Amino acid sequence: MKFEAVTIKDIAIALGLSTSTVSRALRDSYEISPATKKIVLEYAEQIKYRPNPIALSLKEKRSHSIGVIVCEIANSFFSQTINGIESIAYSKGYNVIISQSHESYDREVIDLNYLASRSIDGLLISVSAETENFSHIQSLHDRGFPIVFFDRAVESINTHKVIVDNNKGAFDATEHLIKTGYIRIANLAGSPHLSITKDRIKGYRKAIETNGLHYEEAYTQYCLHGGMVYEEVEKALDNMMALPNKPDAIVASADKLTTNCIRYFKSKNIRVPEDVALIGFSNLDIADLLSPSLSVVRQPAFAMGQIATELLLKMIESKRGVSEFENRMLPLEIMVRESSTPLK
Amino acid sequence: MKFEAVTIKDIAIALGLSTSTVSRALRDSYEISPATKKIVLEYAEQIKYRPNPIALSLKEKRSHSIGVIVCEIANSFFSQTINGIESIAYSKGYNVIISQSHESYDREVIDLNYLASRSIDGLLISVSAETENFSHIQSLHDRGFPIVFFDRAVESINTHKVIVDNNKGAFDATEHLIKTGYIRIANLAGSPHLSITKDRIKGYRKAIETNGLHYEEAYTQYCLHGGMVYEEVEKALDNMMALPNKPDAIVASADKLTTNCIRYFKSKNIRVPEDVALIGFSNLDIADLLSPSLSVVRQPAFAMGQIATELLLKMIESKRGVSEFENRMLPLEIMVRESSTPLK
DNA sequence: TTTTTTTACGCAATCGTTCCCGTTAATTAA
DNA sequence: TTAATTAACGGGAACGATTGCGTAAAAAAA
Repeated sequence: MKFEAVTIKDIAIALGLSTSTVSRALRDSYEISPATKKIVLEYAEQIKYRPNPIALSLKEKRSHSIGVIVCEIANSFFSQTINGIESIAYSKGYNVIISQSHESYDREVIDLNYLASRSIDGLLISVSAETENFSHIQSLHDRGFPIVFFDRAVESINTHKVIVDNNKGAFDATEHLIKTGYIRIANLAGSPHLSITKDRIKGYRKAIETNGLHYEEAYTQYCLHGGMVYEEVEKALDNMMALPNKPDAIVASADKLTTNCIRYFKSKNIRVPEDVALIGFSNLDIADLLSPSLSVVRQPAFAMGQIATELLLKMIESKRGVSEFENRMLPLEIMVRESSTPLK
Repeated sequence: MKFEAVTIKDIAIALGLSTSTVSRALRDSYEISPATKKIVLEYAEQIKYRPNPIALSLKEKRSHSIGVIVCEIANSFFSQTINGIESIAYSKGYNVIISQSHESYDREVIDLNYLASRSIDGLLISVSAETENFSHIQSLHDRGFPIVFFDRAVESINTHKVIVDNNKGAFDATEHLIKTGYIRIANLAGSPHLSITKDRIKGYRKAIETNGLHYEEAYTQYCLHGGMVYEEVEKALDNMMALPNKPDAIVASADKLTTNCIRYFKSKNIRVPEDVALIGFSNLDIADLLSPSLSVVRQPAFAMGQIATELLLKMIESKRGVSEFENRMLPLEIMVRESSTPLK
């Protein structure tokens, strides 16, 4: 069924004016007499006139909406980020169209094309774990389309990026485990394609080496889907636990990796932290409710969404093309709880 | 900055044709010769022509996007519902614009007006816990705007509704506790304004009474914000636990109520299920990872989103107004785990 | 060969709004 | 009194795509 809205023409006909006059009266133009303005404004109010944003978009060549691509909104980190994005976008009169890649490259390409064809004014994207080829994003960027990366950026594409200090986060988490007394620390890593994975491994390795421990390749296991599928986490952990010197502590490098790690330990009756200690990157808001309560590296998700959106809107609203791109790096917070604290 | 897209006119000029011919060629009209079609199609492909959806929307008076209002996307139940909504909407060429009310009436009204003015073709809404006055929704509905309620419906507004069998869910959960041996069963309820709260209380009460237990008013405590603020949950539980016959089991009626209930017990060193058993409405995907693992009443969130979207799209695409409205009620699933199982 | 039909395309209106130009009538300046 | 200015409004093009209608040329039928 069709929902017929009131237009400027309706007002013009009803009041015996031209559409130009009505339009100007509504926009409070100096060319319209106060008397006419009053009549128009009152009538518009009475019949609840609302300007048609689609007609405006067509004229202004701007849709006042931005697209967001994340892997999964059912992920605390991303839903918090989206809250940050919305808070800024809505306050500036933009709306937000969200798409999920579900960590799939194909879906990401489809989403991107779909959003681009829906005439969004700009894009916020955190690439999927599967994505290795970035030409779909690159070509959009080449055509001058405003794009801002958050969390998972693409190094080769030069635009605004809002990320966290993954290197330091992983370093701090690992060093915390070392200082607490653990010596065989493993790293449950995400997709090797992602820069965040690389950075987290760097930080982890640096902490191992600067604290005089031996860095062992086999202690780092990758999960191509970022922990989305339990089986890959299971396999990674099976590999680790089968090592001659099996780890006594684990750094899990993503939300889903962390929770699936817990699921693994639970199913194998491996006690945390007695058998293996655990600290994970996670924005879960019930990390404190788990038993043992979960030590986490927490990302400033909300702020990240806000900053990324501010940068994007600045880019959209700037008259000329932007050529100086910012690279914001936000600090991470370590919250130590029982899962990485040995019992007395 | 502006992102200049290729238009039909560009193609027409470049090829020395009229815009009508180009348009028809692209739509594979029988009026255009195969030779011309080939030329147009190849050139369009070459310069990556994409039709401007805004221009189409203006002509068709349809935006091919639907609005969704939920209280919080960072809530497992709603993010799963949104996944269901997206799966249907995208497959039918619609996009989804999500707004959050954060359980606030004022935000809900703002969101609604914003979405309505953004020319969405229809609306999926689950009302906020605070909302008592529904005139903002009613007036839109009166003007013939397609609306479908999901989960939290408004009884007085006659349109499609997709809900779950809250009555039976609460009944089953309560009866499960009774059969397990608990006798003083309390109900941590959500906002009294919501129909789902009323239905859940009915089911709870019925289970109490049909199983020969005594129904006590004070065993039901309401949380106006649906558990969003910890303090209200704390107060409700303080009230319950201060009763002379304090409860030995609790049915928590919403996601946030359930998790905040666990938080309360943890802070007060109340053991679950030894001191108090717990079963809660929850779609948390790590309910099995809590210790004790959490017994839940689980809602078919994904299916709910799918069905609601199908109904909405049917409504949008029907030529004449719909007057026969469906009232779908989906079954709930009870998953018994340790939190409601007494230890031997 | 003439008439009719078909093919293949162009013109222009439309959607709702804005805005650049007129244009009329009233007002002010000369 | 006449010319110049200004106030207040209308006409119509434009944004991008679709589509009903008109029409020239080519093909088919008479």
